[in-house]
Amino acid sequence: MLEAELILVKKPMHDQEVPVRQAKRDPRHVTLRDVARQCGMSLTTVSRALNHPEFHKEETVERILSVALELGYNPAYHDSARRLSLRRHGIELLNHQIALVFPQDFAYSNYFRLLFAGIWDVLTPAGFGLVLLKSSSFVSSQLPVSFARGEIDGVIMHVTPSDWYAAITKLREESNFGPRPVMSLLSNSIPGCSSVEVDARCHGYLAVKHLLGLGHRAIMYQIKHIDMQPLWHISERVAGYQQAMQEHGLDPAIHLIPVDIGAAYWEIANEPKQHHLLSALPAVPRSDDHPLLVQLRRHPEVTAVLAHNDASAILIRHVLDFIGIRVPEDMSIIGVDDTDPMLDAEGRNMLTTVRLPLEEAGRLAARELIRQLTDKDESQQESRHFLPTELIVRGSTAPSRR
Amino acid sequence: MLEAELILVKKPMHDQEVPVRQAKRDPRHVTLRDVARQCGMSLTTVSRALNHPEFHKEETVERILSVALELGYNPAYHDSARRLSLRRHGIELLNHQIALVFPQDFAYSNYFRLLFAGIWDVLTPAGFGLVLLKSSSFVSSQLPVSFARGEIDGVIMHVTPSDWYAAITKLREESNFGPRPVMSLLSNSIPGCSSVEVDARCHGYLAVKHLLGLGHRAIMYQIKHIDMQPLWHISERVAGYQQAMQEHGLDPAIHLIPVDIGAAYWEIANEPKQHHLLSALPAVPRSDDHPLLVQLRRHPEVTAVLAHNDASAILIRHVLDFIGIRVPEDMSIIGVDDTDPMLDAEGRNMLTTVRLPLEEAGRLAARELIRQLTDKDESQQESRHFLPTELIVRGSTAPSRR
DNA sequence: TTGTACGCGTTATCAG
DNA sequence: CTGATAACGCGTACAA
Repeated sequence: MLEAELILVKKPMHDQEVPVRQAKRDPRHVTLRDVARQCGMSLTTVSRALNHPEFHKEETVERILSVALELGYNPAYHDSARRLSLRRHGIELLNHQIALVFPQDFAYSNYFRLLFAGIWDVLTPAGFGLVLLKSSSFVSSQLPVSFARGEIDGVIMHVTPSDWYAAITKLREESNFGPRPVMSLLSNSIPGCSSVEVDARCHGYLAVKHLLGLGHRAIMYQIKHIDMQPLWHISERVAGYQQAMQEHGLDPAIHLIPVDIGAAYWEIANEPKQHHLLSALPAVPRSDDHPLLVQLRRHPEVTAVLAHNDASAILIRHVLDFIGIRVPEDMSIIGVDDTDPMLDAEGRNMLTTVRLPLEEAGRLAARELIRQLTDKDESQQESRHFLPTELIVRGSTAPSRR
Repeated sequence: MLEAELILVKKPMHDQEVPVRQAKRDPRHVTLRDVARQCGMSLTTVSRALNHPEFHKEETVERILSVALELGYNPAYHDSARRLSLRRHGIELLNHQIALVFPQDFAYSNYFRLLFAGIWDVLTPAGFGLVLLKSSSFVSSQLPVSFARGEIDGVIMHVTPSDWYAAITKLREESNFGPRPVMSLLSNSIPGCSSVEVDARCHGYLAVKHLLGLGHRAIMYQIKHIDMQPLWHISERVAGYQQAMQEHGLDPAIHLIPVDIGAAYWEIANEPKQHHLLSALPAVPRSDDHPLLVQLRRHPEVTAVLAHNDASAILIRHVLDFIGIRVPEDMSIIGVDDTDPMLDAEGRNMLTTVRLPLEEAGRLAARELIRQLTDKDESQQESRHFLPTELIVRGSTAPSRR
């Protein structure tokens, strides 16, 4: 109670002094000419002193600078004039504005918020604004006007295999965006674009190797996204599974069992919309004939499941709970991403998973984009970066009973 | 396996045809003059036909429009020229750019992502770009250049009681932002700004009334944020608690017990950074002398706890687990926000909570801002909107045993 | 209904 | 080292 009242009292009381919106904006803005007049110098000199001080006496520059400051000259305000003038000489200024294209309402998924956090982390301190775009509308409808206005300096995008071609074509065809840099972030590698990628083959390899080391011999893996989105890089990942198997002298065709657990088989709990996609998705299998259960009955030798990502892993565990299979005692589960926690009884994350360096990937993409925008020489260079992944062993995997 | 290979094959093979970045941009841009020449008309006519078609014969307008289209005239590209020209007559164009000021790395909290989702939902289809700003740096350091350039049309912000004054002063003092509209979203009501608010008194009232109806008579409530941020509107909320008590003929001074569960008392599990603030915060009380436990020992009559928000509710539940107090059998818990699930054994959300219409609030703020930016007449009008809250009863509250 | 003329504020060029 | 000048492309008074 004390605390509460203290805060109430602290509330500022200067309602009167708050600068309120005025009816009219100050119509008189300081221009370079004003500064020149005040200095008794020519307009040209002032402009040059500000942009290329090396051509002038230090004394002159200082003088001009101080007058400009005193008069409150604000070059940013006259940006349009500068741009117009510069255009004559074929010079385009940076707008410090980046477009971010994400495939879904990113605010609902940990995966994208982490990517975003990394990007933001770099872009914002560097003075770049961010324009967020949904890739679905990006591909299907007109590009936002900002592109036509040439306000977008570059793009960071995360596109599906089916979308990337349409997206890049649209971008390159907008004459006012045309040749500017595009970064593909954890998605396809696109001709003419830079990219930040992870080795999907490695995910699979690491996960299976871990399971084999624990004595597991029959492993099930997920081949459909819960939300029916295409699974990115699934073939690379499967190649990784197979490689690990073969290194152990096992035949992937026998020891790897695919399972489809698409959306059709789930009954999403009837919660307010804001819960549907949050990390702890409340969902239960529709019934006893959920394909996961069917497959498990058909392959009783299976002791481990490779989920496509953490969210899937969590759902799969719910299904197992449903029929009394315990994790990790009866069945091991591995996720991918390290974005969503699978909670144990103490509220701790027990999910063994392949960690993707998402924030770092976002940061790298942003840094690389800024570099291309800034470095005069290298701006034509596309770059490709590969980030390592790491297996995080927690409690959802255990030695096989068999 | 089949699926996987199918997707691989589907990958587009047109690497050759992809429009790649060209070395030089096309230097020749179509101007109004080009259009005029092609039409055999004057520059003025063309300009006016495009901006004020009502002054011209329909025939003329059509002709000009078609020529402009044919030549590929792009007005957006010549934005700076238009702005420069318009400025002479004191006209400022919209930039279709809104700044969003949030108090922390919003990507980590469900609360802010829901607000954001609502805002985005409205702003993006309307063609507005979003610049995201952290309020800490917003208050402490220089405003981003975009403000000085006059590129920001308006601001939506969520500020703490201690920050709002500094924030609004800074904004109003930037002559190039000056009088433009500012929306306060679920934070303070600020003089000269519009706001979207919820009635905090109502939160408290609803929650306590529900508990009293279940027979609870001694109720504990949280007076410090886990992360030591100030608690917004705590006094209003407490007023709500008290009102409900009094309506039941109970003395708040006796039946309401405050408890401080600030950060000092928690040991955040040593997880990779990306987990620290995710919805299911893995945290345990530092020891047996956690203030919550101390207070519970001192007040054995307490049968219910009012958490400040859902995240706190979840933490509090962990503490109770720690000493074997079951929810809701031994103790009822109520959260606020309806943003984070408290999971039961089946993975369903069991948290009774006061639901804040966050997405709706975001949408409303965005819509209102656009209205002010667009409506010529009303642009000087500040607005205040109040949104209703709703008690969502789930499983974390039950009749009192006592 | 249409055309003429001017200036928005800056910058690079070129001549001193 | 400094100054005069000519655009950049547009939109609007004003005159016709």
